[in-house]
Amino acid sequence: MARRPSPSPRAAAPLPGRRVRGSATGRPVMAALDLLGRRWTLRILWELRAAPLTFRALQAACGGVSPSVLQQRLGELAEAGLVGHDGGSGYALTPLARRLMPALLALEGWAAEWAAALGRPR
Amino acid sequence: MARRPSPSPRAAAPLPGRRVRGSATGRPVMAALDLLGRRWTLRILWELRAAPLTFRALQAACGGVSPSVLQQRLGELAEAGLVGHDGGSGYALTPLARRLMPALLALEGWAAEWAAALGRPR
DNA sequence: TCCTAATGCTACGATTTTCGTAGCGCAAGG
DNA sequence: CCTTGCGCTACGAAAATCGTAGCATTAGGA
Repeated sequence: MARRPSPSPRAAAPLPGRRVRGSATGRPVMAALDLLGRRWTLRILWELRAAPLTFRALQAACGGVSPSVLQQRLGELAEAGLVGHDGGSGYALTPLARRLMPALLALEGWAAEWAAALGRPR
Repeated sequence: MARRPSPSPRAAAPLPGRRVRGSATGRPVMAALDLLGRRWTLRILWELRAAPLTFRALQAACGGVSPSVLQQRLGELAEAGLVGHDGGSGYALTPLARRLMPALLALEGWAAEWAAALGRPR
């Protein structure tokens, strides 16, 4: 692992884009649905579920997402308090994010049913 | 309600776009994560959870999404066997999609925790 | 020390997706 | 007939995403 988060004066570069335009009108579910309904967000949380990953490992696990998008999503997730930069071991889920795991596990179970139903409607 | 799915001879216009480019490499979870990780997909399923909705009602419930996007998402969801066109009463969740509800409910519960944690770290 | 390899992350143009609005054909109500 | 509301599509503009190249930095070895 190289490049620890030493006091490099970067940051402050919010990356192009960044808008809210979310549909989060009121209830917290909406906000969650909006945050998780962005591309790669769910996938990132899923890949991080077992162990922390470095930036590049995470990128590889997600099938080679563009580093710019990964960086943006990671920033959003960090701002939402779902991932942290566990110095040295890369990015990791926060306890709060870990409490989302039951839902993701339920999703995994459902996905199996779904695949079975989809592969055998004939 | 007007406009029942009578034998109108148009259709056959699959709408521009439509690509797969998904990250679904292997496991069914990936495919689910990919499908649900598109904008509005989760929201659509959520809004449909209680009762069927007409196209326009669904559009309004989703904060006025573009009808083109809504149409595309609805098509993808229909192709995935998650929503159906329950003639007369609009779009409705299939039994398969209804089995996804526990996961969404878990998500809702988590969202409450999340909002509480986010709104009170100060 | 100098070199190599690997890391986190950014820039930038190209491609794809999403948005916003206007509008068609149709069915029901008056 | 005329109005209203519906499902849905077209199309140009805006935004998100992709893909690749590359910088700066660090660790390890020769």
